Amino acid sequence: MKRKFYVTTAIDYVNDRVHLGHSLEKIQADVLARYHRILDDDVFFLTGTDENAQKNVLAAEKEGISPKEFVDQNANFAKTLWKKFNISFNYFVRTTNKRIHWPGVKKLWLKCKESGDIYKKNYTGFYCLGCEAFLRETDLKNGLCPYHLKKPEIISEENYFFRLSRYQKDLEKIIEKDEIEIFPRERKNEILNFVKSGLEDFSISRPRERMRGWGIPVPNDKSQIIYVWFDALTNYISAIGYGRDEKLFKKYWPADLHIIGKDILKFHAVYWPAMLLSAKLELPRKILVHGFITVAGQKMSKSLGNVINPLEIIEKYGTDSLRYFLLRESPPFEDLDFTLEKFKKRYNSDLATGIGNLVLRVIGLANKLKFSNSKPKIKDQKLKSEIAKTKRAWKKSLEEFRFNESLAIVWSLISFCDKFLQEKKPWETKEKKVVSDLITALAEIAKLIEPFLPETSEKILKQIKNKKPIVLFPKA
RNA sequence: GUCGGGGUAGCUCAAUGGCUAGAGCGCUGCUCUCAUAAGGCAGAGAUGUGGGUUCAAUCCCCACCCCCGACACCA
Repeated sequence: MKRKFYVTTAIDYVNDRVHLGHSLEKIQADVLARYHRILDDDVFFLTGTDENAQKNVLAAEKEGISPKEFVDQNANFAKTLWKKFNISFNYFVRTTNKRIHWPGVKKLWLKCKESGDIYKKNYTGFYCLGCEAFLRETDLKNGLCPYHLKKPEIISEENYFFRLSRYQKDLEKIIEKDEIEIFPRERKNEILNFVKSGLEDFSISRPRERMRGWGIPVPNDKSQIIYVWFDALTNYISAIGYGRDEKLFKKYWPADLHIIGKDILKFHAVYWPAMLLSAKLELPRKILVHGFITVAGQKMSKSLGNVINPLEIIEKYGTDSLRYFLLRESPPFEDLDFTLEKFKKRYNSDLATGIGNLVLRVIGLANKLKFSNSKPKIKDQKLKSEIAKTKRAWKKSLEEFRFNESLAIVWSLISFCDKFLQEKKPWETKEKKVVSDLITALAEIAKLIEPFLPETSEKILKQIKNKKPIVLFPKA
């Protein structure tokens, strides 16, 4: 029987259009999904959008359209963008999907309730109309909201709460013993300290009026809407059938890997496992926490006006170029700084005059020497062992999510091939076995880059077949 | 403020209590010519600051500076 591999990304908020910042984890997840497909695993790769937030209602109002129209627009934009990135997701979940997502949320709610972990409580807090959120007393500056400089209203409302406090000890053990393994390790320590500092119950519903009716109603209580985090986290099980297709659900759950940004670790490593424990469901196996994309050292933000539109870059340089940069430039756990200069440097040196030039050299030689079929077996022992070495290191780095290293490893094989060419001078000797070896090496390289640069991989394999040299990445 | 991570060549990353701290890109010189003036060879170039421990520290300790994150119900 095939091994299964279930990988998810966070689902994006649709109160605005997704941008370059959201693309990193989609690409990382895609690399792993493609890698596991190469290993012949039964892969399910999930991504999607989180659409039941109150902000959407407000943003839609501003644009003068219905919330439904509004979230449709942005969800479709996200889906289209990920397709442009060649993100090979198996399913795109939307939390407004009443047929796919809602039954799972309702079921999970009822299971948690059955376990006695959901109860009603009166909540009194400082509500800032500008923030549309409760503020803590410690957040206030001279009794005012620090952002809006207004006095918050004291609002008292009845909400449902989740008994998170009950799971503190369990969660400590689960994180400590790597029952959910968190990458990188610092993140594990960070969240472990948080859990150890004590867990309070958190509210998991909002009054219907405040949400203007947007969102998933609490089962058996129409006056309350399920809090968006409880709702959103459930996508990981609802999308694979929880609450509507138990067979499918059993096939893929638990998730082998959740890929998330560093800002939402708490929800994934604390709230989510607690909810699953309450519902007596298995826990995800691993969580990969990636960094953010900065622009010239600054956070990407609308107010700074430095938000990068990936479509422009894709159009000019190709999808694989952008994928390459984001995966190669820095370790996946760290913040990655984007500037067009850095991007171009990588593009020219690694893609245009790196892999692109090598492919052109080898295919060009094969073409000139009227070379027909390459032998799958490599004659040269040094080249052969170099390839074997590369494959081992490639696999190891991928298993540890060190994508930048995987690429560096493959690129050192590319460099080895350049040296090999220089040394053997097949354009002089007309030695066919050298060209044969190199073509075989090229085929190996194409396979190794497939998870990262699927388009380029395909193009190389095609050139190997038809021996027509084509420039892969024109120098910029 | 408390806690955690980081600060290594112009850039992106490695590494180690000890031979000359590695690699790629960029730069300089030489060179092959199959190739996108690409490839090869060679070279210059670095451990945030100030103390301390040690025969020896980039690595350990202390202080300081800078960056990132966490310190819960904003998603």
